[in-house]
Amino acid sequence: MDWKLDDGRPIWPQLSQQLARRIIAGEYPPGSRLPSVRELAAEAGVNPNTMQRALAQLEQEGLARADRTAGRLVTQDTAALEAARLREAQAVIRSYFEAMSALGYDRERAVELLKEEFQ
Amino acid sequence: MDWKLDDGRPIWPQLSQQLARRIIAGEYPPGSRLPSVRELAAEAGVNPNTMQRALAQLEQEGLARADRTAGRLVTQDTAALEAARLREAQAVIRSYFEAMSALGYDRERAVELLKEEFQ
Amino acid sequence: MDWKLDDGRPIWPQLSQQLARRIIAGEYPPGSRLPSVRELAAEAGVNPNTMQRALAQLEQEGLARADRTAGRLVTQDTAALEAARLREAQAVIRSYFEAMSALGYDRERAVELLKEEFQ
Amino acid sequence: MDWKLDDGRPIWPQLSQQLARRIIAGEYPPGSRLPSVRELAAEAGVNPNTMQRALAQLEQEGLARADRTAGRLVTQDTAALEAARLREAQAVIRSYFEAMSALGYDRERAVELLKEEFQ
DNA sequence: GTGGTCTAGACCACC
DNA sequence: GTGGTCTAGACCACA
Repeated sequence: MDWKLDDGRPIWPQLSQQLARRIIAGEYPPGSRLPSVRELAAEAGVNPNTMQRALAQLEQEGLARADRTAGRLVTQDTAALEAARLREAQAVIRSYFEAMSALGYDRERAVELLKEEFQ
Repeated sequence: MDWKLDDGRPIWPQLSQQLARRIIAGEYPPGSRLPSVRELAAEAGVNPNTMQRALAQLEQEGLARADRTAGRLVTQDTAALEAARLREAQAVIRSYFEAMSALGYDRERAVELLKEEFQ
Repeated sequence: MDWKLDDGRPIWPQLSQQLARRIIAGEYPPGSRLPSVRELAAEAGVNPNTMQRALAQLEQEGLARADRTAGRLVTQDTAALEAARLREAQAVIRSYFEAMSALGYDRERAVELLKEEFQ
Repeated sequence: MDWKLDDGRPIWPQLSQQLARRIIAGEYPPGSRLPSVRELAAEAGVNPNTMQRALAQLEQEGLARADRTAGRLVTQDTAALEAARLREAQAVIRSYFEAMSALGYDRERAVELLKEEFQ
């Protein structure tokens, strides 16, 4: 498990986003128990407080919920999972348009090129 | 000017790619003189030898050519520039499909979502 | 059993009010023996004199009566209990209107909102 | 300006709620500048970090927004203000029902008593 | 100066 | 052990 950090944004949203993607990808399946705050923090090499914040964000997005004693469980709410998947997809799409724009392609051309590549 | 490095690949192709994107974006205009190897190396914080390899790659792609006295000049060959732009665009497209695949969307769905977002 | 103290008023009416609410709630049933002044004072962390005043107030309200030998007994006078219940209820109602007023709702609107929430 | 703290809940939601009520009550009018994090923290006698958290919550509720350099401004979005007012009102209503329940009145009777007191 | 982030470390409730 | 809160203090970007 590796953590890609530091793209200029604060660390905690990056951590939160990566956790979200892992959950969406099924790496942490619905209903499963997430590693503890301290474990995740040690793994990512950040302060437990920072990881705590990332997990709070995850919770607020409805992707996980804390059981004071049992650790943190991934939600089984498929609607919440689907919403998160869409949210992440839109982030990917946005960065796609940005990258293509840097290469001199407007949004319309960016869509066309993708369609060509697909066929 | 900042350099984003280390995504797992060797450093010199990354340098080469970023230089290519700057040329494509017009940051280094056709016919203009590139900074010296030493300058670029210092700026990127890498060994001049590494930067040399990156520039050689650039030359090999037809984006620049060495001039014994004037240093290294950006090509004025618009066809070569266009080819490079397309090459980079395809790399962007590939990583788009990969990112969407990680979120559970196949290529068809990935294209559809992009089109929706575009409209 | 915990004691919520210090809302600005003197301590003894607060103690008295909480004892009254316990009696009304049936926590100290009619006819039962109240804990001794010393016990109650120790539990609440106040001076026995202060608790004494609270209990005197309780007696004055007809909720308890001192028995030379048996300590202090909760009244069995249901009318007195009912009167006390109503008195406390009116205090709750008053603070409800005050809180809603602070939020910008007049008494009429405060009643309406409560009815809506009830349904 | 006084701060009522410690009802068992964490401090930061209490701070956040009191700030919200002040905004709703017009004590901090729409568009006005809130005191700085450090000022508010000193005033409330808490760590700036804790107050920061309370303010972040306020922001997330749409009641304020941060201007990195200009401080924090109360929203002018009347819809957000109205939503917050309703949220707070429901909290007041809930605690009303709880208090009446402790006195032995069910929700229906609690509504009736309020209506009687109103007339 | 402002808001915001991050770390370090202590402490609590829960079971 | 778990999640969560709070403090203390450093640091950054912005203007």
